[in-house]
Amino acid sequence: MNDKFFDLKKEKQDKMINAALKVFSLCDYRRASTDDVVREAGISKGLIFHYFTNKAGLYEFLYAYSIKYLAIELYQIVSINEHDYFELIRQTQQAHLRVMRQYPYLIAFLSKAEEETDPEVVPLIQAKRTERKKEYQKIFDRADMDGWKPGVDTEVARNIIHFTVRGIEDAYLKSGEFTPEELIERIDEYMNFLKPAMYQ
Amino acid sequence: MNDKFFDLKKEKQDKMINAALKVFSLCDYRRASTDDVVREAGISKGLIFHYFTNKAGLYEFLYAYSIKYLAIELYQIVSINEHDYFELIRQTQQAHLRVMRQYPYLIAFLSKAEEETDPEVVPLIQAKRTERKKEYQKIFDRADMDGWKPGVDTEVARNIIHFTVRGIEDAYLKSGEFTPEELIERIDEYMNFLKPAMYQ
Amino acid sequence: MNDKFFDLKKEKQDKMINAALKVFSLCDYRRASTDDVVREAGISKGLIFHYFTNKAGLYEFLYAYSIKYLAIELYQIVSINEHDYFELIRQTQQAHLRVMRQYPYLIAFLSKAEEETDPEVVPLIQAKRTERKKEYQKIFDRADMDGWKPGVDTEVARNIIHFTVRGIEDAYLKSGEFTPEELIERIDEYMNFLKPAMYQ
Amino acid sequence: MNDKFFDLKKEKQDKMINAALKVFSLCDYRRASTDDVVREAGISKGLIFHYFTNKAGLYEFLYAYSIKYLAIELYQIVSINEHDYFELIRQTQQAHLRVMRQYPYLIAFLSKAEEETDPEVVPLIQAKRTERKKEYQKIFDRADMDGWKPGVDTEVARNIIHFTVRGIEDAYLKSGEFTPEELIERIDEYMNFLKPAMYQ
DNA sequence: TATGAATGAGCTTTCATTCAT
DNA sequence: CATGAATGAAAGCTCATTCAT
Repeated sequence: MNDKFFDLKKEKQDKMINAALKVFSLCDYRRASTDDVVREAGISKGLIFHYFTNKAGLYEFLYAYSIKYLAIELYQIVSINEHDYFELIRQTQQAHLRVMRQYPYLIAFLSKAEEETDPEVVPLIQAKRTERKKEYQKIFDRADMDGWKPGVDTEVARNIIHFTVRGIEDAYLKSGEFTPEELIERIDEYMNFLKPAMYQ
Repeated sequence: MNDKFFDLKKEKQDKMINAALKVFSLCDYRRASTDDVVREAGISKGLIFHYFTNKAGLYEFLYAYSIKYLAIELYQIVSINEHDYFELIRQTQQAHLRVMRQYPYLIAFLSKAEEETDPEVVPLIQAKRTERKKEYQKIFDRADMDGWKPGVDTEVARNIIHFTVRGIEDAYLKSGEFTPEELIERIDEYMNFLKPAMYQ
Repeated sequence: MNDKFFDLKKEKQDKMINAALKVFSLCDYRRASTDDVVREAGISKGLIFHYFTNKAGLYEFLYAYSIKYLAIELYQIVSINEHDYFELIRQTQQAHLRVMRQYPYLIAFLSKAEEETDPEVVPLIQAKRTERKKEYQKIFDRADMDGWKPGVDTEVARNIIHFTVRGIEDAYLKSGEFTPEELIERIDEYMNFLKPAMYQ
Repeated sequence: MNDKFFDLKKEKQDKMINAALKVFSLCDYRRASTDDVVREAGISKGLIFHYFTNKAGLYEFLYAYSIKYLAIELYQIVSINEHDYFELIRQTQQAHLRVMRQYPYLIAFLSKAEEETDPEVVPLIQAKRTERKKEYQKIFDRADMDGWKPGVDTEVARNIIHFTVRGIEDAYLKSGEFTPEELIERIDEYMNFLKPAMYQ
């Protein structure tokens, strides 16, 4: 990408970023059209190629920008001293909520990007995908299992929690029927169901 | 579609079906190319249009065929007298396993098709999608909650179970690193974890 | 073409000829589809290629057959001793009428073929087109101008007559609203209008 | 269509219009290929679709443009005070002549378009076809029959005149052997032949 | 820097033609 | 002979990308 993008007014940068996040979160990479991005952002066709070389470059930039932005929020919101697993889930969701307030489509975009299989872009985001996963692992590695039932298979337990969170998020992203705040509330409800299965 | 397709040798029918299932399960509708289907099936370009009119027609046929085939297996494997929720999950997975032996990509295709949003095909499969959902509901409606902890929120519990099954399946479909049999085993393991949370 | 075509039962020959005449008289060469011919004739796809090599071959045969058939009728109906121009026109139309009774689309086909510009078939029928024109010239060369106004430009007069006949025929072929008999009557009416302009 | 077409330099617009008129006047709608138009106009494949959406859109535009352009010339050349039938014919032909100087294939295109039966485009031009016919009727309705022989069947007389004009035009459009000026002259000659048949 | 007209490779679809049965 | 399933070249159309202004 062309670093001069960052010399643009923050406002214009965000207009382009939000437009692209929206388009790429609603359609997969291939179907998303640069025309749509351009129309949504209210800029000219050439500009996107001026700053991002090509569609794949735009996608790559968006992915990198998104996980970086999310990482910052996670860093600020998720307490370094929190060791309770469910509380970490909660704080993670709070971070998502804040991200969505600035970039409404960022979380949806990342979720869609995880599924992306297009050989044109997978290589461009693969490394960052791993990085992102590690970021989350780092957070949840802080968790101790104090107070958990002995003999609970931690791996299995964690996966169930994450599958559940993802399931709820997916339903949210697809339906668009409820607000980010309701999403958080819903996740809470499910976590409260799962807690007794883990805790003594 | 052209019903003469069914006059072809079963072998050739399946070669075409398997090729199309594979291509459509790896790529979404728009990105999936008829060239790929044709190459994978080892047939000529025109043939697919001869039998299925157009790409959307092929997709529509595949979806209808898939849920019908799956329904037959479900009907045969899932016992009408089974009322235990986890056992029903188990039998459902057994049916999936059998389907995958004949059509390795069928389950993955259906999973992908659930996410499909392309306006060219959504109308063609929407009705069947609903039908399919009902089919599953009918199965799990048989379940009684005998022996479940009183006060368990059934809706939440069921969703957690399904999110977990889906999470495992997704990981399976994406990685391709393990066999259908291992998938079943894995699901069993997770279900065994969840059972104590539901049962008294 | 394959001369064995003529070994077929006359009935089957005519079924194929009539089907092809119909299709080629309704659509121009390129747009006319062999599938339509085959469906209309109730024969199999391969047969048409067996007897006529390809679509152009079928067209070439049809044209040659049509002008030959028409020539025979002209020869029988148009009197060798008739020297009155308008009477020759009349007899020519009578011949057309008889042709249409056996092959309803033959005249329309020839009319359409005159307009055909497709480089794939024009070379195949060009010679016969000229031949056909000569055939008509031969008929009208018999006409003497006895009784015509002196000083009438014969060339111009003849052309006006022919443009008029063609104009009426075209309207007939396009509308399909009146019968071949009415066509003849209509032409008579116009010829009666023109006669005083030519005759003393 | 995309109205930005009209923002192009007049020269380029006309290059595209003339190319398309030529291709569509030589071949009917179906057989005319966008590749030919593009080659003839010296532009790229995509451009034609950028401005006219699709082949049918190009055809529709061409027809509308052609009759509008012709109507303007007719309005300017054909005198509102002229009531002599043959003089109106003459002036109409003068208008055609002027049109052909700017767009050599426009008259031929309209002539071909009158015959077009392709269901893909007929609905797009039908209304304009009727409009065009009315335009001509309006012109010839001005004609009085002053000085015509009493008892002349006006309908028949007019049709003969028009069949003759059309016959000469057709020959002109097909042969390409003579100039528009010669066409006018030829029509004059034929009209002079017909006048005595109508006038006292 | 910003624009948007222009490009052309790539994909879907059609249909004359072939060929195994 | 007759069939019709199978072929593949050709045509319409899309859209990422370029480039003159």
